[in-house]
Amino acid sequence: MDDTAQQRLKKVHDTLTRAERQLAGAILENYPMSGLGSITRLAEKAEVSTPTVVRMVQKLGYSGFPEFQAALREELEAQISNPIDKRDSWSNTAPQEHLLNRFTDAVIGNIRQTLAHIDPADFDAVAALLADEAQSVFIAGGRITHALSEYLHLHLQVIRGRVQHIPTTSNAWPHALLDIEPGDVVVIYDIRRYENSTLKLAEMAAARGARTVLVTDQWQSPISRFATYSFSCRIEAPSAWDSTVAMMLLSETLIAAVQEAAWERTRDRMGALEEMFDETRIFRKFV
Amino acid sequence: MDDTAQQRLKKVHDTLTRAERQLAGAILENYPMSGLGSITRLAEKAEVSTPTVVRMVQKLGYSGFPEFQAALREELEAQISNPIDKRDSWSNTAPQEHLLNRFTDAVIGNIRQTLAHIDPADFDAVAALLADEAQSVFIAGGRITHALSEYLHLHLQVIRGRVQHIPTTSNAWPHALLDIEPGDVVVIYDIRRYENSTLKLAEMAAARGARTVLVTDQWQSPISRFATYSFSCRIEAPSAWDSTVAMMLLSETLIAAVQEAAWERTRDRMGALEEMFDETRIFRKFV
DNA sequence: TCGATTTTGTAATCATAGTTTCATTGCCGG
DNA sequence: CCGGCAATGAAACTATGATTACAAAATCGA
Repeated sequence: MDDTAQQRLKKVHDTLTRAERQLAGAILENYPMSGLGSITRLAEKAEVSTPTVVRMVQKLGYSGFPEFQAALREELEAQISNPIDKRDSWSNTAPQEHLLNRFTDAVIGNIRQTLAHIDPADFDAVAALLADEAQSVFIAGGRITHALSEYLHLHLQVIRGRVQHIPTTSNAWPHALLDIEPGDVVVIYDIRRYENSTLKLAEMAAARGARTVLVTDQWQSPISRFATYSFSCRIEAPSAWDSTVAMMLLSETLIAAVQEAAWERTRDRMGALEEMFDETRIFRKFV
Repeated sequence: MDDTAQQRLKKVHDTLTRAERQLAGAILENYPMSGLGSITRLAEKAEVSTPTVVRMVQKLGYSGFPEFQAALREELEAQISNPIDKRDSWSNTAPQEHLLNRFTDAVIGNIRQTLAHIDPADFDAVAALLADEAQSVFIAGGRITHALSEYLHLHLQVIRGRVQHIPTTSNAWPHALLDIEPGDVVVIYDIRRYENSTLKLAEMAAARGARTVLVTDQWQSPISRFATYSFSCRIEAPSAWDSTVAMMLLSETLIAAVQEAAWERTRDRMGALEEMFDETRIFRKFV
């Protein structure tokens, strides 16, 4: 017997007494919200006594009111949660419990959570900031996030000039600070364990009047206090390491937005880049 | 001030303390369900004390926890009775056609397609290959995929020895070939436009008897003809560039699988690494 | 590094929710 | 009209939830 409370109510409806039927009616009236308050309020609303409520939920098979309420919450959660991640398995050739499926499940969850937390206005503002060639852009990453910062840098370079990459793990980064001017934009990736040098960099950049865009994890790098804009991405995964997929997604989406905002310029620069590639014969000549 | 609790949370986010932010994160994590239980359970889930919960909801402008909870219930009721804004978008604060939602849609599609095409047996075989310290591992990436190859290299380095990164865009890579011995594993990332130097590298590695693992796009790099194992990932996105999120996901899953297969060794190496970090004070001392 | 200040959790307290007991009520068959 | 039984709610009780007071810990500024 693990039906929903609603089903249980209907099933036992005939065996209920007068006051209990009255109560059942009140619950079903706006199901399941009315059941989420206190037992007292439910009793008041149904115009029965609280013991009646207890007796009835026990008839339904719950040990008591709290258990009944927990069941309601679970149902509601299932009803609300996004059907997109309800997919039973991603790789249908692999069993459900294969790492491929488990890991992907986690990552999709991360993506969903991350997107839910991003303020579109912030996102648009940052995209506009990065598209504007009036100020320079500096990009910094830590040990793990270096790959991401490099990736962002690589693409932004095509879209605009005045983009510089600062690898915080090297000791060359103080030099880069020299070039930072008030109004410039510093994009920093920082996830646990948060690096001291990165924090220092953010601090100094802020002191120089730069605007900081922070991409961090759900526990928030200490840098967030200096940051003009801050995006927190979920990074949990069934692994000894964190997953940066959500951050990668955010980065790519940002790149796409910036590119869209500065399409004229991007097209020209891409064209020039192509020509150079042709001359250097880095790429194959077909497709 | 009669915003939703969610809006209030975001609004005061900057003025919150560490524990409070942690709590806010837990509430937002599956909003609003997590707030509907008892204050104790919410505190437990957020790993803070109950007084912290009380203090924060008061900061939000509610007289106490019950009032906060009542507000949540009201919101939920309003949301449920309004089937109009049934959320099938990722960022529910952004319109469906916002780039954030469009891009994410595309990426999820990519992930789905990619996973559907991966042979779990191949995946397991490659994981086993990478976990086995009997042979050396070489990792190479192209212009765009360099970030990915670096990422894989960084993690594999912690799990095992004899891992080398070959940046194919430099002209130093022929030297790396000298070290390749029959049976060694070469992991190559190659997406369009496929680079000549990468192809050459694959060719020569094959000639030296190496086993090649190729991570490529859905159109398949010409390298696939030499590859022992080949994974093709979908990389389409509403952007002038491709999305490498699916490849990132595959890489991270591989890392997790390898780490699981070689957990004893990984744990030791991670421990040693931690010690070195402690000594060099790269990271902050807390969490 | 040290004192001041803020933040945070522990423990005590208070309030309310949930349960149980039991007397009252109403209903039915005699 | 009366005994017997089920149904119900009042009230007492218990458990848990929420709040407060305070002390420990962390952080900050000098």
